[in-house]
Amino acid sequence: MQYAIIDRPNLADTVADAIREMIVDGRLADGERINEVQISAQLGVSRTPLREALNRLTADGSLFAKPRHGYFVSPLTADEFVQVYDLRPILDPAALRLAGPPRPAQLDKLEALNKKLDALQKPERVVACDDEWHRELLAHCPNRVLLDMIESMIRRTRRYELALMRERKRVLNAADTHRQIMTALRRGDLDRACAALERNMREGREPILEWLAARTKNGGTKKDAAA
Amino acid sequence: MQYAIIDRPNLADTVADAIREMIVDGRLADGERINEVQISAQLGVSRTPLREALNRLTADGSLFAKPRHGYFVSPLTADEFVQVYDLRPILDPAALRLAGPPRPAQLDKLEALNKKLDALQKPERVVACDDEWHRELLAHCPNRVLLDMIESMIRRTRRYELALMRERKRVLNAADTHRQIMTALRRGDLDRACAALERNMREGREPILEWLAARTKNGGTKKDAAA
DNA sequence: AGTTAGAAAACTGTATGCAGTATGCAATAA
DNA sequence: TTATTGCATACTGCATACAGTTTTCTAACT
Repeated sequence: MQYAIIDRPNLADTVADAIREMIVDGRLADGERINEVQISAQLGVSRTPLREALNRLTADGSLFAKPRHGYFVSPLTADEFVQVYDLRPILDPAALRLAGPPRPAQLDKLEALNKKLDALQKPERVVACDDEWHRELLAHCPNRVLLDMIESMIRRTRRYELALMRERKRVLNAADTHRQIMTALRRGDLDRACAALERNMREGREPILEWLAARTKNGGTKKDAAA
Repeated sequence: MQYAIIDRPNLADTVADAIREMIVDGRLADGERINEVQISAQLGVSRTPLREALNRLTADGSLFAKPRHGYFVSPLTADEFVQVYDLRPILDPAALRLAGPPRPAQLDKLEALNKKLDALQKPERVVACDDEWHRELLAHCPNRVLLDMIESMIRRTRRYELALMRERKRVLNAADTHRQIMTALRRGDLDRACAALERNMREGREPILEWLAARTKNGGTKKDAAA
């Protein structure tokens, strides 16, 4: 049997990534309706792979669909954010416990990522690096399903984090808490590591909540998603 | 603005349900490749809505896709089952804690469902009723995202539970553990309720694992899913 | 018999067309 | 001026057609 060396992705995969980009960087605004004809023309593909992509983005919560009305960019709401973000203090420590004691090489990688995190300035880079740090922290957790779940939570909150950091800069200062986690891990003190991890999550949460509260008082979203 | 009174689902939704059925009741076997032309003809729809449905089923793990080769029914593996099932002792108690103290009406409903569960015979009914009981238990959890996650875990393990119960009958005897949970809840003893809930999950796990182990020794799946 | 090359068939990925539904606008009535 | 009805337009849902790829079949060759 011949193995497929490269699994060249389908058009729909590429399109999905493109749309995700458009959402996180604001080219498709919060609450906006997706015009299939327009977007497909803009991307130079037909509606078929576009719709396949929209479908996937709906599955991961980036969009929602109203039958016969179309797809809409999910609005940023404090509700959704809180619910998603509150899960990570449950999921991440669970994954950390399952991962077992950290390997030295892993701790080195974490250290390096954390240094980088401290130095970075651009919001996209900061968020990406922070996410990378957390992925590395949990990399050896044997439960792939749990890791997938965490990954999807990360994707789902990225829009919020980016949106905030574009307005106020450098709010996220996770490097210190990360260091506490690493110290605890080095000592083999899993409980303390988990506690620090939970603190880390909570710290990321508050400034975004404040921003969301201030935001809805002024502008609000483009179109409310009445069910 | 005119509200949509009825949200008549799209064809793809209906098709997705149909395929899910075909998977859980074995008409589409474990590991089998989906022939789009054949299935779409069989269901009397075109490939377009069928593919949309397949896409959704891929998102929830019922199927997986190999680009340019097609969609395949995800095989039943002990690995996947363990990983999914092990998450519920993490997720369900968390949701239960968030739900707050139970309302009397809710306890009545749980009691009724549990009675029904004891009486039922047909595997489909037993599993559905057990799932319903758990949904009711967590119904008042305010974190919808968490509930969605649990729901997807339920869907993902249903195939395993059904497959087992069709061979050996009446292995699942959850009613007693359910009662322990309810008793603890009535007393307001959340810790004990959560402990019992965890036990409940573990009890469901073991017989299926044994069955899976015995199964792979004999038959195995139709086609292995080499990456 | 077993292997390999090539052609044919089958199937997936993508584009396009058409029908039915929603939406916005203009004309009419109050 | 405001509300309402009818119509034109735009868009989504679905079907179908086509192109490129994979799989299967066949047959020659070792």
